[in-house]
Parts: sequence; C-alpha cells; structure tokens
Amino acid sequence: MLKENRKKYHHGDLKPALVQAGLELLEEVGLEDLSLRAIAARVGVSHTAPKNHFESLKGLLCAIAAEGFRRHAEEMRKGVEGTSPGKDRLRAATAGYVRFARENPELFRLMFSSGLARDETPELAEAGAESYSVLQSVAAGLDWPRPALRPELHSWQTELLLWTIVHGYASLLIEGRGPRTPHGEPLLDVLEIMPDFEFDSNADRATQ
Amino acid sequence: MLKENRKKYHHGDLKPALVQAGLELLEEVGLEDLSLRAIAARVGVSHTAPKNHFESLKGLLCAIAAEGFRRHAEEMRKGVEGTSPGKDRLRAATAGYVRFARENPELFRLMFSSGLARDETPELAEAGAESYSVLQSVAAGLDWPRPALRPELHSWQTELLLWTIVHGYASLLIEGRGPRTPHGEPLLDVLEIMPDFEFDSNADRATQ
DNA sequence: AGAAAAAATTTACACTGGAAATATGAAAGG
DNA sequence: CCTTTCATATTTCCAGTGTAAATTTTTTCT
Repeated sequence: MLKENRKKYHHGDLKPALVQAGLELLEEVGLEDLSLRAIAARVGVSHTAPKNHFESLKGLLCAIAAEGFRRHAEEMRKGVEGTSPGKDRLRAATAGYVRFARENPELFRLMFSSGLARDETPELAEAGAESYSVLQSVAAGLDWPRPALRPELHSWQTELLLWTIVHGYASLLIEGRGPRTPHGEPLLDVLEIMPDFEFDSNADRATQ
Repeated sequence: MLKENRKKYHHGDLKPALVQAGLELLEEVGLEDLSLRAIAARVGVSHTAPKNHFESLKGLLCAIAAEGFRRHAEEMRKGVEGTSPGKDRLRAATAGYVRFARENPELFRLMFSSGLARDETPELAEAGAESYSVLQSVAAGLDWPRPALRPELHSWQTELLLWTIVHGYASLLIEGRGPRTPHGEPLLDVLEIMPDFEFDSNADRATQ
C-alpha cells in the first residue's frame, strides 16, 4: 500500500538522504571532522533524527561505507567490462581501484582504515565482498597460467597478492606517504611496479 | 648544570611522559577514543598542561607517531641484522613490518591511516623516512639481479613494490579485511604470497 | 473519527579540544 | 637571602560532540 513516489511524511526518505549528505560532507570536511550533527543539519533535520534509522553514528558510517564499496566495485567493473581476460583487464581493474581512492580519499579511508570492519553491519559486509569479488574475477584471468615467479601459487594467493599490491599502493598514495618516483612526483600508475603476471590466450578457458 | 636524575620542577619530564602515556592509552582504548584529557589524566596533570609542550592534540599525536616509526624501524632492523642480503633478509624485514602492525595495530593506524602526514612535524617526517630506509636497504639486496618477472624494473620500483606489498598486507590484516586463507584463517606470513625475487651470491657486491 | 505507530524535536547530560587568565615553583641576579 | 623572572601547570570558560529520554507532530491503520 506504500506509494513509493509520494512524499510519505515528515521528510520523505531521510535514511538515504542522510547517507547522501554524509558522502558529500565526508569529502568536504574530512573523516575526522565528519559529525552526525553536521550531516543532520545538511539534510535539514534535528541532530537526533538519524536515531530512528541508524542505531548510532557508527551505524550511519557503516551505511556510508557500504555505499562506498558498491561504488568502488562499480568503478572497477566499469573499466573491466569489454576487456578480455589478462593484462588489459588487470590494467582496467587496478586503475579503477586507484582512481576511486584518489577521487574519494576520505571515503576510501572510511572504508578501509577506520576500524569500521570490527563491528560492521551485514550490509557493509556484503558490499565489501562485492568489491572484492571484482578483483577476484580479474585475478581469475591471471590464475591460469600461474604467475611466472611463483609457479606454485594457488589461485587464492594470486588474488591476495593482487589485492595486497593495489590496496597498499592506493593506501600509501592517498596518505601522502608515497609512492613517488625518484624525482618526487606521485606515481599514479600502479602497473609501473606491478610484477608481470604471465598471460596467454588460454587464459579464457581457464576462467570458468 | 642540569641534573638529569633529579626531579626538576612540577612534573619533571612531562613531554616524553605524555608520549609514553599516549602510546599506552592508544592501544588500550583505540585511535578514535584516544583523548588529550585522558592522556593528561594518566600522567596526572591537567588537560591543558600539554599545551606547553605540544601546540595541540595533533602535535602530540605527531610525536606519538614519530616514536612509532622509530620502533617500527627498530623492529625491522632487529630481525635484519645478522642476515645476509637476499631472501633471509627479506623474510626478516617483512616479518618485522607485519609483526609490528599486529602488535601495535592502533599505533600502526595512527602512523599510516590517520591523515597525520598532511601536517606532519619535521620530527615525524624524519622518523618516517628512517623507517622506509630500512626497507630500502633490504630492497637493495634484491636490486641486483633484478626481479625475474620484470627485468626492466628500476631499483626504486623494486623498493616501491616491496613496500606496497608488505604495507598493503599489514593494512588489510589489522583492519580485519583479510588476507585470509580459503579456510578463513588469517594469513600471517606475507611471504606466502610474496613474488619470488631472484637472488644469488652476487647480491652482496651489488649492495654498496 | 479515533487509536496506534512511526518520525522528528526538544531538552539534558557527559564528554571533547582549545583559549585566556591565574597560580605555582624553579632558576637567576642583586 | 631576597627578589625578579620565566617556564610550567591549573583554573575557568566556551563551543562543539554523540547519546538518551520525554515530548510533539505526522502518518497509517481499523
């Protein structure tokens, strides 16, 4: 009986509005200065209104981070689609991963460096898994044949290695601690240091 | 004229005492709940006393993080000394890096994920560089001969790759987002996924 | 219409970091 | 020895934070 297109009561859709406002404010003021009261004020409600939709500030942050993971996954998928398994796909996925971090540094920090994973909601866990699954599918294209340097690596190790490299890279980059070229400029392309995985045309049939 | 062993005035050595108390409280209550007032209270002074030694809370956090980087470097050096350049040294350094992160997760987050690098003090910058230099010296042992997979990699790229892998690994580990084996257990040894660098006895002479 | 439930506000409280004025105590100069 | 000086620490105050409880407003259901 709910008419979705009609404003239902006081605000209408406060819950998603808070998430949206939080996403905006997050990049504007930074993670440490993001406050529940400021988010509520931007939406135009009192600072206790969110309590009806989120248990606490942490709950709201979980929802914001979850939306972040969905966009993170989308950013990688966007680049990946249309590429063939192998180097092009790897380039597209890693580029998407790093691009997302550079364009949403505070959101990226909320997702990965805020300790939110310790008490994450089911929604957040699922969104995080969705993001990782994109990387997994890319790694699947590298799984067979195996990386030349470690012929004995299992596929889950290849995935982990890929994730570790691209994540460490993005983390250090947005934190301002490197990576930099010897000339001091930020190194923006992770592929410049990515170890060569071995590709050939048989990669397709290995990707189930 | 200063007699170091005698209490000099009100407190004595408030500055290092605050850093020490901060290091302790940090791991006890976590980065987000660490407060200036709690640190001051632990030392037994008023919450405005730190103002005489640190410009603000951020300044105190910088001093804590700097001490963290020194211990971080020490943790790696401790394992590295006595090893010969190559795989053993790599194992020791990476193990130290990850061990430090596991034993001081909140401190590690303060050092690398708190956005402190944006307005870091000279002390913090120097301590961070000291820590990185240990990794550099280890990478030097891998520099010649070059990693098998990317024969064209420059030495700074090898350093960066090594740093990226071990840092991404430690970050994901303490954040609880992986890395995990397929059975769900945390993967504690980064070498299980580390790409093989090529070593031989000539590595020594290449390390100047 | 009236009852029930949901949503949002008001008020209050215990925290936080920082600014300003004040007090304390140690060192230095006569 | 006494006083001055100055770094150190305290007291007081303020604006801001998240959360809980009681209350008001609006929607929904019978």
